[in-house]
Amino acid sequence: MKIDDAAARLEALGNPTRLRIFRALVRAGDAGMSVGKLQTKLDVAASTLSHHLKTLLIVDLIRQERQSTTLICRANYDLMQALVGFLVAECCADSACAPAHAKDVAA
Amino acid sequence: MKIDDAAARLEALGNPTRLRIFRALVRAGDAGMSVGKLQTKLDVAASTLSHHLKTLLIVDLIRQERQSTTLICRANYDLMQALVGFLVAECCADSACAPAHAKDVAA
DNA sequence: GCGTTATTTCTATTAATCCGGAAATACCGT
DNA sequence: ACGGTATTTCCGGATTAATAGAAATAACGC
Repeated sequence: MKIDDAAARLEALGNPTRLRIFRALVRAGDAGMSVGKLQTKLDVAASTLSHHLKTLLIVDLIRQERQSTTLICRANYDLMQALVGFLVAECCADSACAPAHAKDVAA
Repeated sequence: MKIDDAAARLEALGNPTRLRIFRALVRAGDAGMSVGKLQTKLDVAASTLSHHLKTLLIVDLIRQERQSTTLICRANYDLMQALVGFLVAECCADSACAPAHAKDVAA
């Protein structure tokens, strides 16, 4: 992952509302969650929610799939893991940050 | 870590310049890097750099220590790991995201 | 105390973000 | 085609972020 892409994704996750959206989707697992349910759950205006979803979509942190009238949103786990991996890799690239740290993440 | 704190930290890392600053510090390891060297390395105006350092300081992602006239900056590895852990923990809290993913991070 | 180097605060400008109401669009069942 | 539900786009306003030049502060050696 290029550093500017990583920054864009971190920025996308760096808004409290968007992080809540993303967390909700992550917790929803493979079933995902509809836009409408997200709106109810997070109590945010529909247009605002739509804006946030778009920015998450642009950086590919979430995906959407239509099921008739409703749109199901899902977190892109693999990309999230790649993003985490980017940070961890940078961490241990050159120096001191003990390998033990990386192991803790897995635990 | 509270979700709003996580969001604030992700936002801090979500600016390209700040992410470069942070990466440089991470790679510098325990030796850290002076503000002046960061400025040379990243080619950014001193005042701009200072602002970015302040926002990283506020969320505690970096620390500073004076060595006579120069300020040495260091990345806060533990907090970065905690932030990564926050994302990973949310990921595998309720559902499908396979445990194998978390293991990949350590590899 | 003075000069020098290192770094921050002040100040201003420009640009981007966040938000939400209202209108528009998408999709489906009938 | 129509009606209804779901979601997005359009628009505007308020807020906040990014950048950097210039002035101020900090810390030291002399």
